[in-house]
Amino acid sequence: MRQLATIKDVALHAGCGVATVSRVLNSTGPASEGMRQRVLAAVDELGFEFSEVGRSLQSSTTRTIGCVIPSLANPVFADAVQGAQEAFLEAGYQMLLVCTNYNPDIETQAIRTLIAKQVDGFVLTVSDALTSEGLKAIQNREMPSCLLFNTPLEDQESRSVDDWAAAMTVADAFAEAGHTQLGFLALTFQSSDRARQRYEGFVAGCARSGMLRPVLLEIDEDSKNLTDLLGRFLQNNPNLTGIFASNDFLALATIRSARQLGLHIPDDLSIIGFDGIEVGTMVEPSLATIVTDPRLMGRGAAETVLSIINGTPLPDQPNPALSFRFRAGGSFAPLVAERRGGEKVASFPPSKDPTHKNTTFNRRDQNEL
Amino acid sequence: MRQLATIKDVALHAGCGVATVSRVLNSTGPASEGMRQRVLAAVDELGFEFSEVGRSLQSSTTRTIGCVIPSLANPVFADAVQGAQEAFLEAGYQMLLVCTNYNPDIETQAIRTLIAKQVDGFVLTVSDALTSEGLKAIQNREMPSCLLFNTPLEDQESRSVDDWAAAMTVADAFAEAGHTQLGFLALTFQSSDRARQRYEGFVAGCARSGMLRPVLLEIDEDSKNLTDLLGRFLQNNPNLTGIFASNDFLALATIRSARQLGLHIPDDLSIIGFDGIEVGTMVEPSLATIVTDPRLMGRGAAETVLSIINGTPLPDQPNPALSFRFRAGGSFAPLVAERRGGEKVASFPPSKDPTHKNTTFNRRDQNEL
DNA sequence: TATCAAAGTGGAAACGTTTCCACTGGGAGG
DNA sequence: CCTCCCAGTGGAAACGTTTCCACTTTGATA
Repeated sequence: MRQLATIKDVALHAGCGVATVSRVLNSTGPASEGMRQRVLAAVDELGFEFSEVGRSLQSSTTRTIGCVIPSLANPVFADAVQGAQEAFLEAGYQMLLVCTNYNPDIETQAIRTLIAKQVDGFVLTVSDALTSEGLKAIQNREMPSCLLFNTPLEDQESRSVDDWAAAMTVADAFAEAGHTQLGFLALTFQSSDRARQRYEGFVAGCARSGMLRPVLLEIDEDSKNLTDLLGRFLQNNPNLTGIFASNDFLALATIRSARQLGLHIPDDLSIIGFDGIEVGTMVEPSLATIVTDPRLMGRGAAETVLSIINGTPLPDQPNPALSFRFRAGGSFAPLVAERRGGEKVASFPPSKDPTHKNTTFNRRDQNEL
Repeated sequence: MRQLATIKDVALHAGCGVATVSRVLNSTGPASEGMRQRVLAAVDELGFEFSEVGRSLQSSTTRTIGCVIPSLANPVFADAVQGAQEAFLEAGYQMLLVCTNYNPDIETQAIRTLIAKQVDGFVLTVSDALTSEGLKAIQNREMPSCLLFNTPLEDQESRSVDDWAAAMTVADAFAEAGHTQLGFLALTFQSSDRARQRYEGFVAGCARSGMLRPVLLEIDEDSKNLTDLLGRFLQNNPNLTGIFASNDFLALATIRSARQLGLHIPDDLSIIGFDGIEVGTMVEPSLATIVTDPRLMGRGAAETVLSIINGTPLPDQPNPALSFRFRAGGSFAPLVAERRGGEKVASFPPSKDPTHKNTTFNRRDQNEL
């Protein structure tokens, strides 16, 4: 990769000083028409383009934003990043992206490097907003930043779904449908303050509605065999009638596992997810879930950072309580009246109640056709 | 955001020259133990960190890679980006990400800016590798680069799925199952050489197997109402028994639409997708598809670029013919023997064949329990 | 005709690094 | 005792910009 022409070469070629070239090209300061033409011609001939590095050194501004998120495999983040990147691109900024894989060490290191690269601001989802070393470093340097999806913090801009309230809404839905004992299923409980918020909101919601305290089922990244886990879980909690999964993928996987265990969704087990990814509407049964708009969140975070940079008034923070809505779906059903009469509702191994037997039969039936 | 200490401040604080500070901190060149300590102490006290901008200007290297892709909404790209970013991060590089939204103008502009920012290399998926202005600029400057998912090009590294061969495989599967008239469904046909490759491979495969030339159904970004479109399409092509969708989301959407039209999958219509996204295995019926490994692709592309930068021998290019495999699924079924006897197989409105009726009945049955 | 303002221009400093070179002092070898 | 080498150090140039300032020219005003 050969280094191309610099402003000096252009100046030499046009027979003028570098200052003149700079003025012409940036339209800052006067220049005679003849000179303009000569400079432009030289630029054209040499294929000159400014080096942003030199510019950045001079202006101590890079028109670059650091974006730190756990992963792109989760479409919530992918969408948020997309939204942020759109807003930034429109404003002439580009985005340095780092995925931390939920690893706080990578997070800290990445932020450090981004600071060294002198990004003009940050949009980030940290694993724990209260303890994040990286976030502290950003705040110490008073760099423009906006958190994304983290639980809001004092003296720190952020855009997020009100996980707590959303989980409350889920609890309400379950309660209204007559459920009384529920489970909460989370993947990365330890490394995600969001999952914790949802759990706590769910616990509070269940309590408020007079339901039993929901049981926590926590699975780690590796435990691929959700089916076994779910089986044991339902065995230990035979009266469970519904599960709130902390994200939609988990919810879909749970549906699949439940199916493998011979359970029928939603009759034997209701499932509600979180995020509202689009495939949830394409599957059968469709997924009941909390719908959010990650793209908008990302865009909002980006616009916030841009406002801080430009010193313009911050965009209105949309009411976090309205940042989600419940979407009904085939994976969630009211308990039917007769069941409420104290009869065992869901069980493991599969209950022998007529509904369930019937369902199982129908399924086998289909396969044998 | 206040500017923090520079190397000069450190030198002043430690009572030495800047050269010494640089030497100590980079462990390049000699330094007495006492001096080392003083410098380190000064660094600590001032919270000094190098400015990568100054460094870059000096070294004309930024340890930054430009990554240009159409969108993150498509998990294929999201995964690929994730894979690339992992490889780069391990090597101490960071990634400037731009999503072009399949817009060639944005693509060109973005690449121009990235060149100006002096990225050390590129990983990109352009809308058309043959005509891309941006790609030309990269090649002119002889910058390290690797295409991703684009059809391979002379004198240009690239990692991609052999779309043509994969589509051929799909055609073979259909042929083996007794299908004779098929459709090809694509979203962004115009702006994607990949979709075109798949179509051409599919056409060739169908021809080779003696099937009719597949019918092309092209939908644009806006035409949200796939159901109507599909309905009209099937009406115009009443003998169609299978559809090859150019990606899995489209395939899932098609299944949903078919369901809304009262068709039963796979009995009335077989569907095969492309990409092998994970949700495809979670849905019922599961999605037959071509499985690829975008993450690995991304990583491969990243490693290729790193090799070019470092002048090390390029990693083995995995055989593109092995970059995919067919995954069977419930959305794809052989035509049953009796049907081949000339009877109308799929039709619109819904056929009255026993399988379909029966299945429908079972489903309704379940809902009414 | 002398004065002045404004337009047009170039030199040079500054931004934060790295690195080449030159300088010092001291120890070893003649 | 002189020489030489080497470790340890600092000055300064270079990287590619922008911008301040000073200088020339021109045309207009007094």
